[in-house]
Amino acid sequence: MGVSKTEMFTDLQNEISIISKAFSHPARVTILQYLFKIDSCVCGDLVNEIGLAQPTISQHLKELKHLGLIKGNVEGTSVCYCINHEKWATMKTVMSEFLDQDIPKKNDCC
Amino acid sequence: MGVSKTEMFTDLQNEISIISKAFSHPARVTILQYLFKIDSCVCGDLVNEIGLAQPTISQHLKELKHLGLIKGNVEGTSVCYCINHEKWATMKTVMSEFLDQDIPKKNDCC
DNA sequence: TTTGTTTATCGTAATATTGCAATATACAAA
DNA sequence: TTTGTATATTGCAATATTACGATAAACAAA
Repeated sequence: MGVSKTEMFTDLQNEISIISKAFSHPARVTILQYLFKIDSCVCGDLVNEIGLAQPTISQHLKELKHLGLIKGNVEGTSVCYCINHEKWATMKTVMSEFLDQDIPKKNDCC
Repeated sequence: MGVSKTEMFTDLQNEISIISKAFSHPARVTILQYLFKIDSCVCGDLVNEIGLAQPTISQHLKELKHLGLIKGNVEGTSVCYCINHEKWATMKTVMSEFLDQDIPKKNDCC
């Protein structure tokens, strides 16, 4: 029915999937990479950097902001976005633990 | 229009998003965790482990297999699935590089 | 061959995501 | 106040994802 049955999974399993969903669109990956590259804040030139329309970029920014990975700061008419380094660090811990579960490798029947 | 404009992004940006999409559903996260936990192969008991219907699990397995993260081996009437450790390792490299881009942290206006 | 077991596929319904034109909002400058 | 600029929101269309019943396919055992 198109609905994820979140209640049958653990909080961690849901958290991993929510974080991953944020990275599951190349525009959001590109936004994050650009924010890291610029290092300081960036305003509306994401629209020029990426070839998508302004409302589309705004929507992607909203999702990243809602998840807490970026912060927005109003400066006059423009809005300055930058990475939320604290949130990024905690997110990285969660994802790294998930990615690093492949240490033993005992049996392999395939 | 619901279509990701993949052609305007780099191969790496698209690769990160494709990998992340595989992890963007808690059922697939759970399947992978279970395969790691069991370590050796597993057959149809994923349906019992997770509370989803058999066709749904089969569909999630198909996506993970298509991406190459798991391998399937037919054994009589059942199919034995297990982690593709080589593919997992290369995937981890790509994702780790993306997650580890937050080293400097010079300016922060937000 | 028939029967039971396991997994895959098909078809379809419900919902989510993506994209953008149009418009609204907020504010600086004239 | 008016005008221009930057960003957010609304509304809608196109497409993708998720879920599962029904069914098919593959095979082992009787």
